[in-house]
Amino acid sequence: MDSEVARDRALDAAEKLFYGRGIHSVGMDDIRSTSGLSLKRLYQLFPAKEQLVEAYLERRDVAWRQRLAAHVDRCTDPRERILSVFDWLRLWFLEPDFRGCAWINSYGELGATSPRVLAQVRAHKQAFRAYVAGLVADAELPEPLGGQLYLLAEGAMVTAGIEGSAEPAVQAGLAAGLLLEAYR
Amino acid sequence: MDSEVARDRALDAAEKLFYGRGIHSVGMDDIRSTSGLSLKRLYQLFPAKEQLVEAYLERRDVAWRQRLAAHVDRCTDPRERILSVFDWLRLWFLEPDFRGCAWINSYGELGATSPRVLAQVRAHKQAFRAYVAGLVADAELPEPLGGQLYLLAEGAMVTAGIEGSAEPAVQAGLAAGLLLEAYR
DNA sequence: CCTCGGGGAGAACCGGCGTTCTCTACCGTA
DNA sequence: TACGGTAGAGAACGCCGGTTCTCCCCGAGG
Repeated sequence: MDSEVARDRALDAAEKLFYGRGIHSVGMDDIRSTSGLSLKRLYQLFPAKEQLVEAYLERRDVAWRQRLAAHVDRCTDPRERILSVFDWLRLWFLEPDFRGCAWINSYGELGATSPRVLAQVRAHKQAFRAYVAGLVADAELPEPLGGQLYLLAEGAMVTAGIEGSAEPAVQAGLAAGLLLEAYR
Repeated sequence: MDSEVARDRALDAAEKLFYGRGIHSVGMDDIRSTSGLSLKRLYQLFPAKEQLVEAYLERRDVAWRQRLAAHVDRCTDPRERILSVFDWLRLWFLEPDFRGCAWINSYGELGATSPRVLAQVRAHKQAFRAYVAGLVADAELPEPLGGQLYLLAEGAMVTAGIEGSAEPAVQAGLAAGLLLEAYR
């Protein structure tokens, strides 16, 4: 089997299991049986579990931000683009296997013990915040709004995960609309 | 030694270690050496680690909400009381051992595997949200504002933990002020 | 046909940790 | 002094899970 394909299968299994059940509750044997790869192959691709974890977070980071951007790009009006972020959050929250933000969860699990995971969490969040700030700048709105909308989005993610509901995205979207008005 | 005192020492150690390093990275031996209790005594008080975790979250829940309420009660004006929530968050974030919200972190670590911890996280967050909603009702402001302020606070907690900064409390407080104006 | 390298299956190893057990010291009491 | 009960220190046990090793098959090349 091609090495690329094997890597994808390993990462598919890792994403499904790590995101769904948490990282430390998933063993390499679980990754093996879900991916269909042998342990030997797995350890050829990722010499240790931590590297599999890092690769999982990295691949998901790229995919997550691409999906968000693709949704936002369906709008052209700068204000609509801002509000469509919360629209997309709602769609994400509604996915059946949604279980909160993978990076916030990883921070809770490994933030205190794995500097590399902590760095990835920070990088992901900074990228998201920069993206929101870019949308705000495109709409020629004042800069502090970016951070405030970012906090609303983070609060919605955390709450949607804990409560298992998509409602926080709606609430956050309403608040975002009010803030846009306030800064008009 | 009095059983009450021993229980307090165990919970002091549990809180310091579980909150500071995460739950699964702390062993019962760490609890023993930090608390100064013998393993035998520890297991008399808490028959299993999970019960120590639950007691830790429960005690911290009571203390956290008391501290918040005590700060808010220093104001009488209903609007100031609302904004003082974010004021208190900033003070909390500035504490030297601050490492994010204990319940959000616990959700990341155990939310998928421990129904009892998940229930405690939900109960704590519901209590906090109800508290904020009560402040909003006291100020005779419309009900949706409560959920929006709650999301801002959650976003600030998560971001302050990940970034290691108290700034999110200020940003969230500014956004809260704008929302108060918007609903005036 | 023989050989040899790579890969798969799963056992084996080993350290960590939750939990229990053993041994000993100590203290109050007859 | 003898004794029973309690508590502490820490070894022991058992399981789990990350990592490595063994054994076997198979396919390519001579």
